[in-house]
Amino acid sequence: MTVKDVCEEFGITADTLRYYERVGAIPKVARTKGGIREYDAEAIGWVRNAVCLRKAGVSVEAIAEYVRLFEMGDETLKDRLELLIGERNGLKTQLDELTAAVELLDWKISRYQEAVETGVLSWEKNE
Amino acid sequence: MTVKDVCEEFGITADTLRYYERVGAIPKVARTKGGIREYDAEAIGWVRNAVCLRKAGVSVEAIAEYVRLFEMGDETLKDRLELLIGERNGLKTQLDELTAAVELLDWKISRYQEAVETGVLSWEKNE
DNA sequence: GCTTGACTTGGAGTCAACTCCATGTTGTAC
DNA sequence: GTACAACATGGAGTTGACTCCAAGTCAAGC
Repeated sequence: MTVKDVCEEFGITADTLRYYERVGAIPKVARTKGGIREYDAEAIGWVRNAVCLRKAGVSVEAIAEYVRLFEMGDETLKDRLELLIGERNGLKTQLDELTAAVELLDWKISRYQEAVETGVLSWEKNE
Repeated sequence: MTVKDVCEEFGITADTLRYYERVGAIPKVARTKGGIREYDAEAIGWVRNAVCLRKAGVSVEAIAEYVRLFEMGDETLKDRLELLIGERNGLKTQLDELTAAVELLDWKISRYQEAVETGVLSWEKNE
């Protein structure tokens, strides 16, 4: 697969894809003789990994650190495990905060729907 | 309540608190004669709102827009409702992406725990 | 073999959201 | 009444994550 194919598949730009490679969030991608990137299944797996984690807010730096450890081989298994646990815990916290915000918005929305439909404001202040 | 109290309460810096006010993510805060900010219950409600939404990733700009509409009065009820619904939908999407990432990490973590405990790598590639 | 669109690199630019700084003021404790 | 921490302002600086650009190379169609 080419850069364009991968970008379309994951909904990112070519610049972003190359940026991920440049900073190590995905390993160096194999090239054709002419120097054109050629993504095989494994490379695409790495892109999927990076895109999935980035969408959840994991930093490019943390993703790159995982890739770096991965490439160092089996002696970094424990380090990788710790890294993953740390990131997972961060995401769990983020999930709680996100859920709280959705609840806040849902509550406000229900009040506003009332207000818009009935013309009556059934609450005070800004809550 | 003073700047310091509010910061401690919400775990943000004084600079951030003043920044939120400056860009309108919270309304202008009342001052003492000497010009010192004094947060009453309502002001604190606005800070809570801003902090909660920011933690979930809602942009400062969107929060400020809500505040702006709020201060324009009842004629903006519908606009505010639409704004809230848009933001809520964005957060729901974000929640899905976050959940997917947590699942990915949980799966990897379970594999790594196996590998670290047994010394056996029970999977191929980078998955 | 020429056009054309997609690709290459290195480096600079942009944007949101802080974060820091200089310089001065306020107000509580002694 | 003086020391000192916390406050004020305006503006500059930083950070992370892209995003754009210039100048050139590659390759599929005609």
